[in-house]
Order: sequence, then structure tokens, then C-alpha cells
Amino acid sequence: MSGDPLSALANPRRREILRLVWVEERSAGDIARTFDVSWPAISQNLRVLKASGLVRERRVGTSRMYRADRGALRPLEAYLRRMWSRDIDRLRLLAEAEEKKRSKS
Amino acid sequence: MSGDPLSALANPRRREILRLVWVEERSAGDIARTFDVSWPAISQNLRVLKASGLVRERRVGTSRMYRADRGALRPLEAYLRRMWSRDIDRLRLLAEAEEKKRSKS
DNA sequence: GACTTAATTAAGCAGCATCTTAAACTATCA
DNA sequence: TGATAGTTTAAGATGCTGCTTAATTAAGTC
Repeated sequence: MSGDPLSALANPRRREILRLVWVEERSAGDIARTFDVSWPAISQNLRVLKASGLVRERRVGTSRMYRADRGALRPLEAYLRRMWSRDIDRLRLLAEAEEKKRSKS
Repeated sequence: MSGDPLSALANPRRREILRLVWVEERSAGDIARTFDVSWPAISQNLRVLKASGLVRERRVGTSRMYRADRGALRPLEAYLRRMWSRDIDRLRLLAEAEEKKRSKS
């Protein structure tokens, strides 16, 4: 339990997840579908985010809903918003995906 | 060149270094002496901090002086100050050092 | 109870991070 | 120029991260 928020934020995929659940909660599956990786990969990243206190989980039937914990994120909000408004992070994710494809071919 | 600031901040040692050079610049050796690791380890961490734009380097004779780039750090300052004022980070470093000793014995 | 849907946990692997020691570099000064 | 002090770079060991597939758990439905 209880991970380091800055370590959680070090990963661009987790930052992108955080952006997805910033304004409204979403189910794990809903989140997973927006990425090009396996469900477990997303589930693991959600666990890290939860352990660091950056997202909250709510169980609804067989689903689990996630949302950003805006309170915990307030002192980091300035930075994240800048980053997102410049779309730096999505570019980084794309670049890394490209990089992977390239190294495999 | 040009690393990710949040990745740079994911490491507690680098955060501690950042705290050291927050108010005044310090030489690499000066910084290294305050830690219980080798000089190259600190040098490498300084390089990461510099690559991510969080610290500035100035050469003076054979020494290199480092200081935090307060401008680049402004949107993260709220978070860092809280962390440092609670001394969370130093406790984390100590805990990790203990952990290491334990696993070696 | 058996089946389906939603999601997590487990196990294993590849790649990255961080440390170490040894070698190299750079500026200063006798 | 040769020696020294301050620091970085190189090479290598070791552990951590983040992914994958397979197995498992949990809730709802027939």
C-alpha cells in the first residue's frame, strides 16, 4: 500500500489515464478500451494510481469506476494542466509506441 | 538530451538533491558529500536533473555549480514544498537505506 | 448451481534505472 | 609540462517496471 505520487506520475500511460478520469469517472474497461495495450496492463496502472492516492475507486456491480482525486492532485494541477494543454504527453505516448514498433521490425 | 521532468522527480535521491540546491547553488562534490553513495551516482543524477531542465549548471574552475531552476519548477513548487515541509522524502530515503541494509544482511 | 461479464492477480520476461569501480577528462598551479 | 583536485564517462551488475498470457475472483442472470 501507499506508493509515491511522483513515481506514479513518472509514467506517461498513467498520466494519460489520469487525464481520462479527470472530469468524470470511468470504468476500468472503458479506460482499457482507449489504449492499445492489454486490460491487465491498465488494471496494474490503475492499482499504482490508487495506491499513490491519485485516483479513487468505486465498485458498481461487477464494474469498478475510477476518478481522479482532485484534492490530492491540487498541488500538482498546475503542472499537469500545462502539460496536457500543450498535448506533450499524448505526443510522448505516440512517440514511444512508434519507437517500439520500429525496434521490433 | 531533454528528459521528462516528472520522471526526473520520481527518484527520491534526485528530489533530495533538488532540495539542496533550491536556495543556493552548490558544487557537485559538495552535494555528493552529503549522501552516502559514490560520486558518480550523484553525478549521474545531476545529469538527469539537468537534462529535464530542473537544474542549471555553471562551471567555475574545475568545479561545477548546480542550482534549481526555479522558473521551470514553479508549477511543481506547491507539491515539493509540502513534501519537504513534512520531511516525507528524507524519511523515504532513510527507509530505503534501511531496507537495503536489511536485505544484504 | 452453471454461465457470462468485468476485472484483477499470477507468473514470467524484456528493457530500463541506479548503483559500483575503474578510467578519462579538464582546469589550475607549481 | 607534470601533478593534483574536481568531476564526469564507461562498463558492468542487479533490481525494478511494465508488458504479456493464463488463471482466478466477484457479481449478476438464467
